[in-house]
Amino acid sequence: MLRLPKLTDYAVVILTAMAQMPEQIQTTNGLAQRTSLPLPTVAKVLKQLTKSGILSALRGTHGGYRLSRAPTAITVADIVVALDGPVAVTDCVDSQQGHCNVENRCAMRGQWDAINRAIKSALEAVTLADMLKTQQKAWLETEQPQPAAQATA
Amino acid sequence: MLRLPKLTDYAVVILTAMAQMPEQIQTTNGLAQRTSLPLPTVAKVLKQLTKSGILSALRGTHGGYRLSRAPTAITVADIVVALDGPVAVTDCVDSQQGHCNVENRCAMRGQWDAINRAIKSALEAVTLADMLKTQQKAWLETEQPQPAAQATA
DNA sequence: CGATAGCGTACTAAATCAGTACAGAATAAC
DNA sequence: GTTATTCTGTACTGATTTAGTACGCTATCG
Repeated sequence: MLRLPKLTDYAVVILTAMAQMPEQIQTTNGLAQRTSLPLPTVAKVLKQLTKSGILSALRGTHGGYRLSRAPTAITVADIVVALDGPVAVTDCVDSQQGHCNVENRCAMRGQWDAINRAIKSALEAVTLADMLKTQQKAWLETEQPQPAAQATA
Repeated sequence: MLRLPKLTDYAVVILTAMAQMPEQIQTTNGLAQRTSLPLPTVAKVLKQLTKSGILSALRGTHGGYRLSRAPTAITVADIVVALDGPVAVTDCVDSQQGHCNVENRCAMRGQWDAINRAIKSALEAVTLADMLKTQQKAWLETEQPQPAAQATA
């Protein structure tokens, strides 16, 4: 439950791939290949991330995308907000009707807000750089059974 | 984003209503009226909550539902799990395909798990009793401008 | 000016979720 | 023991959301 939209997950995957070479300009096509994700989907995600300022786009012959900030300065919360908008578990159910028609439902907003804030904090605590580190560590452990440069296991 | 299914929200509303008289046996019908929610929907939610052990059901002429535990022992996490299953923001996208076909996607599970745990903690921190208290306080402030018995405001 | 690569919008299809219906089983009253 | 009441379970339908696709436009480089 509490499922994150798939596109958001894709965004994390794509950005992690980009973070492997943060300075490099990378094309939609190249990223689609490296992540094994369908090209149009990757394009959609990249556009969205650009609109939110996480990526910078360069058009023209040798154009492509690049991270706008360092991987340490991009949090999972940033990515989630970019794709799905602000973090809010409930919208007081029928916010379009002025105020809730259920006697004391709105009254519980206080507690929900606290929950929302806690979730947001959790998402803000993890950066792209963290994701990358975890990923590389897992890769080392899987592909190279003998740990050489890993003291802090 | 990160929207909770509507039924889960309903469940919280219904349980809060029940917590106002925790000992009382309450019928589906009565609860539907008190919450202004459609009867079949309320019935569905109550069934689900019973299956998860949050409520006890009594059949027959004077039957109905009752909280199985004290409101202080029922957390929002319990309710969410009852309605939507275990808290998991991602399911590693295509878990049905053995392991991810995207090179190093699974490698990020560590970070996602940390995020999941943080969210779960946030949900576990709030009990039905907390919800009820917040609601009653809000009600007092709205309906009765002059605070009489509120020292800890 | 032509090729490449991103931009924006709109549309279609699929999956999920909410809501409804209905037949069955248990309990209590008469 | 029959009847009324209230929960149980499953299956279906409709609506909403989300994912995916298509296509025409704009910008940059050679």
